Amino acid sequence: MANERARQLNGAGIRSGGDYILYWSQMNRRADANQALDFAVELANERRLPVLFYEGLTYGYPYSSDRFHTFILEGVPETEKRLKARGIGYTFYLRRGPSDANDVLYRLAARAAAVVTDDYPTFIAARHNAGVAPKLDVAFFAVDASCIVPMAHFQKREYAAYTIRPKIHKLLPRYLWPLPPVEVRRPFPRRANEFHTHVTGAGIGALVASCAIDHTVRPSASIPGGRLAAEARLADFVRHGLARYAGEHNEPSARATSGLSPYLHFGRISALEAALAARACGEFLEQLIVRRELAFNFARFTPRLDSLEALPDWARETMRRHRRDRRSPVYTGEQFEHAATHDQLWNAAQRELLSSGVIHGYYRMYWGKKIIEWSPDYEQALRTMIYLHERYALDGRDPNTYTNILWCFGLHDRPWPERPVFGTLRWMSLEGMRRKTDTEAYIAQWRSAP
DNA sequence: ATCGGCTCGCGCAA
DNA sequence: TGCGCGAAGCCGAT
Repeated sequence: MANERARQLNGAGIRSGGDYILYWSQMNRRADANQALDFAVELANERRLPVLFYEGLTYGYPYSSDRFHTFILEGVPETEKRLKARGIGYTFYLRRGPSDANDVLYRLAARAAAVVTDDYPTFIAARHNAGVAPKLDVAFFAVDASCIVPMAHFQKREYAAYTIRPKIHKLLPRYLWPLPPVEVRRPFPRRANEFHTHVTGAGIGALVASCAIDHTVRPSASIPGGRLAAEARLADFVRHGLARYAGEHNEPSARATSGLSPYLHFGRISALEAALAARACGEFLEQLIVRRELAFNFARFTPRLDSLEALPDWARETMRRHRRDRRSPVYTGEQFEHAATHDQLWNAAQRELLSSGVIHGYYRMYWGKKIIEWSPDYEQALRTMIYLHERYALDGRDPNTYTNILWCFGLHDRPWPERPVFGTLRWMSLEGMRRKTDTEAYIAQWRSAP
């Protein structure tokens, strides 16, 4: 089957006599506007087979907590409802602790004719896919359902936004269209499924409490999970934020940003759907498509996203020259984590992260630049930023996360005048933030401890 | 309020 | 080989 978004990750063939095509949803956890699911449906239609959608959630991955579990579980009932309406089978398996089954994917794959999953460049899904491929004895396909312009269009790491932008704009007329509906020809038979964990909205609290995860990181105080919440957020943004986005996206108190990043990260909504709904605003498309797909491109061609090695030569050279510069003040990881610096704007940004699970994009740059300024060295600063994102951010562990963090160290940026600690890395100041944004309104909003 | 300079390197025009 | 220009910068001069 020819599809420019799909590639086979192993050498096995499609099994004749399989009961279904299995779609293993890792990153694009949605029933709608999902090219990976559609690929599975088309494969199934050709073979006169039904489709089974499998989505797992496990305990014990780094920083698994009530926050991430709640956000994911809140999406399960609606996914189930929409898949059922399309005639697609659904297995949601919640692995709560070591005594539960740990091989559900392989048991479901044993009866499948083929397995389809998401092609995704950050190390978690990428490592899953690489590890699973040789163990499956049926054809295993990875499909890029995350980017609007398929990642495969770019053969190398792009240097900056200005190098990828013209290429994306040239291709957009081909890709910025709603996906054609794909009809399921063979509905999945109704039968008991031994691995399915039934989830209702009212039961989520008890389910989360029963898992062996970090219960001290509380669910987001302001961002509900799920497809319905994602659609509501997009509709609200188009109605109330879009017209102001171009002028006020860097003014956090204006609330003119989309707030979609957690939903995009967990795949509850696709970038394509958001772009089509918000295409009237070019500045938003710049963020949603050019910036986001530059981040996917970076992740795809960078072996270690949690390292400073991938930075451009000028950035690494200027840090080498300034690594012994005196830092003052210097904070520990705990001081950063507990929002206990001398800077009330910085503390407010950290409290927004602790409480809601995101930081406004503009203040997040300031947040990151100051961690560089107030950490003992660059490597420690990087570790602090990654740790805080991976533990608390609902949009963490995304290609955007690592690209945004490394931007603070010069990635996709250019040199600026020399100064202590930063060398020629761009510097940001509290005065600049005060001049350009309403810092007092933001500090007041996030004043109290979460 | 607005503007140029700071500084590097990519990619295109020539 | 030369040249324009780049994710949100700052700073000093006007």
